[in-house]
Amino acid sequence: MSNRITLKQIAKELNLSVSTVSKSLRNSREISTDTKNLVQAFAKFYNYKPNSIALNLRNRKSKTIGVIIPEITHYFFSNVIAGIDSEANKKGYRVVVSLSNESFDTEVVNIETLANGSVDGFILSVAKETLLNKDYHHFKETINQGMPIVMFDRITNEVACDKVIIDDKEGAKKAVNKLLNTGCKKIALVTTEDYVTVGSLRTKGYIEALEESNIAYDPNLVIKIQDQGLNKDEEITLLGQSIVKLLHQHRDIDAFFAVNELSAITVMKVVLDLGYKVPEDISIIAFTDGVLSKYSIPALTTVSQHAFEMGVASAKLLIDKIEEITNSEFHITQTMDATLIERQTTK
Amino acid sequence: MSNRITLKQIAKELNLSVSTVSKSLRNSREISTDTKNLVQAFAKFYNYKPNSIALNLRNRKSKTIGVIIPEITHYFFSNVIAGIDSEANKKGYRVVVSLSNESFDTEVVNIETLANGSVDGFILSVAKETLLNKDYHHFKETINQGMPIVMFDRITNEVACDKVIIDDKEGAKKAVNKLLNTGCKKIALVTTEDYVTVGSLRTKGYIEALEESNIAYDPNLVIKIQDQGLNKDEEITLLGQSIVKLLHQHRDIDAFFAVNELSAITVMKVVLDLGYKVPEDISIIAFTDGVLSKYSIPALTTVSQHAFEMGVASAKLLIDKIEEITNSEFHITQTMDATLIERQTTK
DNA sequence: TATCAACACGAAAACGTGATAGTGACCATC
DNA sequence: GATGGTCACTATCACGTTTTCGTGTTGATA
Repeated sequence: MSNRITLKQIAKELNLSVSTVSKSLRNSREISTDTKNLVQAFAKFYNYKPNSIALNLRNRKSKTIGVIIPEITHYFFSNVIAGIDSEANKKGYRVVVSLSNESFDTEVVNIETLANGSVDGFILSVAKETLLNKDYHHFKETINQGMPIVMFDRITNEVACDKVIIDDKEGAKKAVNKLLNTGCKKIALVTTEDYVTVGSLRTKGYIEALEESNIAYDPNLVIKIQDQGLNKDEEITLLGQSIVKLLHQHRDIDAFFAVNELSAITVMKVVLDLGYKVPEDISIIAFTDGVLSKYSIPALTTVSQHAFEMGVASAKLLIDKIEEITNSEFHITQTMDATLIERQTTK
Repeated sequence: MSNRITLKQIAKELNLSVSTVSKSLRNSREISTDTKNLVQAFAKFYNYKPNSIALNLRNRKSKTIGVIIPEITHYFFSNVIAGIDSEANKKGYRVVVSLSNESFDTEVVNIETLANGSVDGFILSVAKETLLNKDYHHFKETINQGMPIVMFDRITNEVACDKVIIDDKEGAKKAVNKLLNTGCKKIALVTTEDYVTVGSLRTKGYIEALEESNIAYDPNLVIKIQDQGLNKDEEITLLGQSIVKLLHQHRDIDAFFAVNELSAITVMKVVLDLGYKVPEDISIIAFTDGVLSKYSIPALTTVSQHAFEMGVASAKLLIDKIEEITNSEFHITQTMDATLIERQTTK
């Protein structure tokens, strides 16, 4: 349907060969100035642009990065994409996005659909189902076929590739230490099931920070978010109930650390409903980077994941691999600092 | 770098011609069963997948949709993308995303970069700067070159193409009527500059709803959000000041209608700070679909934009045009209903 | 005047695929 | 035994580029 002009058409129109036209446009000195001027003027007039698909085929690369993420309606992920997009554009790459919706099958299909030459490499964050299944063959095959992959945030150590993570454990420690330093004595934790790597690392940080302050780790103060096929609203309702129950059993809880934003907001909602004052009675810190924390009332103190920067870093790593600036045999794991952003839910 | 196997390599390996291999894989009955089985087994073993770039070149289409949006870290837009992605995948299309960051130049560059055969059509929401400049030549040229465009949400009537919008005026009226029906008498409006079409339509709805209830429209109750190159935080601070000022001048304001989420949240923050009770003293309704509204405390009553559905509808329209199911000469504007979601900031 | 270089351009191949149009070999029919 | 048809496969082209290798013409040099 597209009626864009091609080299062939220009050649025919000007009674020249395709090669001459091509060389003229690339300003080859094999071609006389007169001819070059003529061709260039003609091309400009008809708004000639080389067909990128033909170029891709010829150069055997697509100048495109495939991004596969669990969900896009999530500030963290969309912010990572913004970072990838920014860096990719700088280097002349395009970004194609596809969503796994946390599903293993979708992830497999997506990666296979894009691995047929459509993209030069992948940046991805592993779907929950995949982490649960521990089936990473699709990643391994892709890598075996010479296509580089960079994983960010939700990674697996079973696949040899470049990775970008934040220092989840250290970030969690920063959060817990902040709570301890502001006088909190009994800190509850809201976390995910262990198979989500980031969740378990943050849990580890929580435990370590407590131990370093000689506070015994009490498993009873931990709520693990169930996700057996519930939708988000149901999950939240369930979590809310768990929080109420926990607060009834342990009336001296004076702080919550939540490994993600929505949990923290849920904590805050419940806590405020029950008549506690935040942060006077109960402090809250979330692990996240989202808008909810920034604009909630009161605004949440958080551990920032630097999503945009993660995107930039991932894109840099991938492009270096694609352009063979870095050796494809060696893989690096880049750890980014998690920084504490103090807002209104801590003293 | 990619070492994916090609038809040629299979042919060489099996001492067959490329055509035979190709036909075998496509199960042509010109080829003997033995040969077909052999080739298919070989191809499967080496995980042959046709190179999509070659196919794109041959078929002169990319099976790819280009999406250009002002920003992705915005629940509305990322939700639209999720809708587009969902529908596109169903129909065998891929989605490449690029961001204009509200900049005219970036929008132009992005559309030109993708219009060289990389995509079969565009789904886009116009950048603010473009709306301000009123320079739509890049869209018109793209359409002239036979590439279909579907605009959603932020559209312009100066470009002839399919469009998907929500009924902004009607949505605004629903919101204002809800406020009136719950006893509000003096409703303030927080809106954008008029060049943002959706903003001005919502303003119109606000005015109409008032007039239909025989309430005089008072321009003094309207705050227009300035955006002369300020960053978001500065914008919000400024807006906050305007709200405080307005409330001082008009102490009997009992409701706010805000045309976007962040403004509404800002209103709520200021109002709560000043000691008003929401919704007892002041009701608030926002025009949006975001997480902030859903999870804010109290949760905001909103007019939903049905972002996901807009994405789906846009993708359907575009694919129909690409596949020439609908005539490229005729353009339809699809209006989606805006529905009121009652939460806790209205009585 | 034969030789050679510079000049200005064209032909052809390649990237990977799939469709159209051959091409031999074999068998059956009249 | 010439004709025709089926079978199983191959050659070629086209998609739009860029690049390598020609090639014919001109003018200068020995």
